[in-house]
Amino acid sequence: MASIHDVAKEAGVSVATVSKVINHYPDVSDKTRKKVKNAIELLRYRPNVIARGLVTGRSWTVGVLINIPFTNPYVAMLLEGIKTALEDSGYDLMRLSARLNDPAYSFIDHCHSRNLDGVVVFGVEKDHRSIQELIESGIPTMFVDTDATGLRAGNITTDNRNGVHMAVRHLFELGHRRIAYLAGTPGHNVGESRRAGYRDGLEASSIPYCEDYVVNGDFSYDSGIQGMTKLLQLERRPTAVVCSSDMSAFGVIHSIEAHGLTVPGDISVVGFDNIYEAELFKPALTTINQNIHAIGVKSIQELISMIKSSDYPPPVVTEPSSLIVRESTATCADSVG
Amino acid sequence: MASIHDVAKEAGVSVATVSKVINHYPDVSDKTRKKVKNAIELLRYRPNVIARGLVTGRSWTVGVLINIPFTNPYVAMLLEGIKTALEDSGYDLMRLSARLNDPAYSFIDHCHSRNLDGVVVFGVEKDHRSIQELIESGIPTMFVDTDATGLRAGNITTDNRNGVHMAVRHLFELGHRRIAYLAGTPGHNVGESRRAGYRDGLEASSIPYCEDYVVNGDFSYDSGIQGMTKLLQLERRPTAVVCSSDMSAFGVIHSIEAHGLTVPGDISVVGFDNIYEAELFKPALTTINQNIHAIGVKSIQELISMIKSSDYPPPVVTEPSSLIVRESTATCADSVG
DNA sequence: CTGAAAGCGCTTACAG
DNA sequence: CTGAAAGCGCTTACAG
Repeated sequence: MASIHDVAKEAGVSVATVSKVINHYPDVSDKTRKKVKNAIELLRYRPNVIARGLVTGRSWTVGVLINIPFTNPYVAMLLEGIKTALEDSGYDLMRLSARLNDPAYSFIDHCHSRNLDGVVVFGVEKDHRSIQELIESGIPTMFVDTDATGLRAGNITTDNRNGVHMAVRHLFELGHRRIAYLAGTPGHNVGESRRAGYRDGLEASSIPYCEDYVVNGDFSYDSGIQGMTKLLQLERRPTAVVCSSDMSAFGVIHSIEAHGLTVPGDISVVGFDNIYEAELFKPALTTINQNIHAIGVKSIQELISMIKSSDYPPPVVTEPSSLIVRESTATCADSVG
Repeated sequence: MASIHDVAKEAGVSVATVSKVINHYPDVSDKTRKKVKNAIELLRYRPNVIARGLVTGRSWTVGVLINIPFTNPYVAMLLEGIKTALEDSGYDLMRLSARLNDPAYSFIDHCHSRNLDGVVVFGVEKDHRSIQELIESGIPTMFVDTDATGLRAGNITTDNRNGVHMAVRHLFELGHRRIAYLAGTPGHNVGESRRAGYRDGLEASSIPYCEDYVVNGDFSYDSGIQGMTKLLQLERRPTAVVCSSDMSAFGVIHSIEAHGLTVPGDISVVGFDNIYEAELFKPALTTINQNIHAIGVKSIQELISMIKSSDYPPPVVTEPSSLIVRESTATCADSVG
């Protein structure tokens, strides 16, 4: 690889001048500029981003810490959005390992040793030690689905609360009164917002809250199976269940069918996320849509804004959610009216 | 952030000595080593990987070029494998943009300007200009599912040919004789291997090859729908169809059901990939399993071996495939015997 | 065993 | 408008 010295020699100028041409400084004569450009062309010279970063302090690299498997469809869509927003931005994406439970590992040290310009963090809860360190470090940060902020840290999430609220209302309007809720991880930011939405929905429908109808899960398929199994043992089993994720809704449906009942004939089911599979599933899943791709795009756009100007206020953005009605919900069979 | 100079000053030694301690050189007295270690601890010093890379020529960064959306389940699993193998290796992963069709963009320049130690490439066909450039560049490379090699470039893929062969044999043993094939992209390495496997399977079963029973697709859901629609218009429609991907198999099944027929009652369907959804789908999909995670892991392991020693021969590895029988295949109804 | 010096490939005041 | 010099944070012969 040709270096800036080679170009300078070829063009018969100093390296400082070459640097100025590369960086579009105005105070270079057209004649010199042309000579340099020719030399660059001739030698196929490309500036070394690494070396440049050492002196400018900018790496043109954005880190991403994702503490959830890539095979999670939600993660995949988020990454797709991140990728889209990064394209042509000049920034490259670096994945940071997620050894969050290894005390010898420091996420911040990692960011510093790599000179990262900013990071987006997904799937780490607010109270994890590294979150606090990160906020204090002053590295521009966007949290996805984590309710944390700082001088240089913003966050972005879906309107989870209203989403579940809408799901409950939808079921209410179909005549359901015994509406169960398969909750997400307790204490988890997103899980709690959705749980609050469930109560909102009941309240708006004047349905009394009944503890038996709320089962905790962890968003997974398996937790859907387990949760539904419990609900089916209830004396007055629910006629509908709202789930805190599509994956757990699939588990719920599987469990219902394994017990010889049908969806939505006997029990209606609503998911949350609107992952790709929701449409493919049989029955196609009624669910709450999240604009995950948009969240990925915006997280990067906002992050870059923060990187570019140190007084860009760290944003807190909430993306709207929406109800997508498909085949897994229907009028309540034993409607009380 | 403390620099090596700060540590040297704090410890009362030269930066050269600090460097030796960091890099575990043996020729440092225990006393000095201790002083330096204390200073490092005290200042929370972490070496700057970027600066180090500038002088050593190693960035401890591996690039990944993936020319397929992250939302593709296959890509997600591959990444998961890559991630696993990278953990604790000391290498970080950088995603490279895939502006392969932008003539102004050079993938190799990108690798060089980022000082990448090696790259894994997925979803780019052998004849793309950047592949040739990459091979010539001498950057250690592992191609996934692309049949390219070079002095410093190896590849890894699934035994695609035998996979489809097994699928055909499975159907044959169930009594099927009119076995159609929904092919992948023509000219595509993986597509062609699987196509060859189809012919192998017919031959081994003494079934004559019939052109009408082969429809081209591009691995997508939509191409499955379109392909099956064509096949259903045939006078003697097939009793079974082997698909070149699970996604296209889902499309095929959708199309069959849309025509009022059932799977596997009327027509048996086999997929390829064994993505997560294959098991969730109804009917659960009989398919050919690829060890995608293992491919991800091995691609990185081999790449790192190549990086570490310049005479490590570029590997060409084929992962075995296997048949997973589920619910989408059954004995042929109108078996000819 | 220790350190001064050169250098990796750049950029940035600064002097002329 | 141009270039010499210092410096970003490191490592690596080399001399002592």
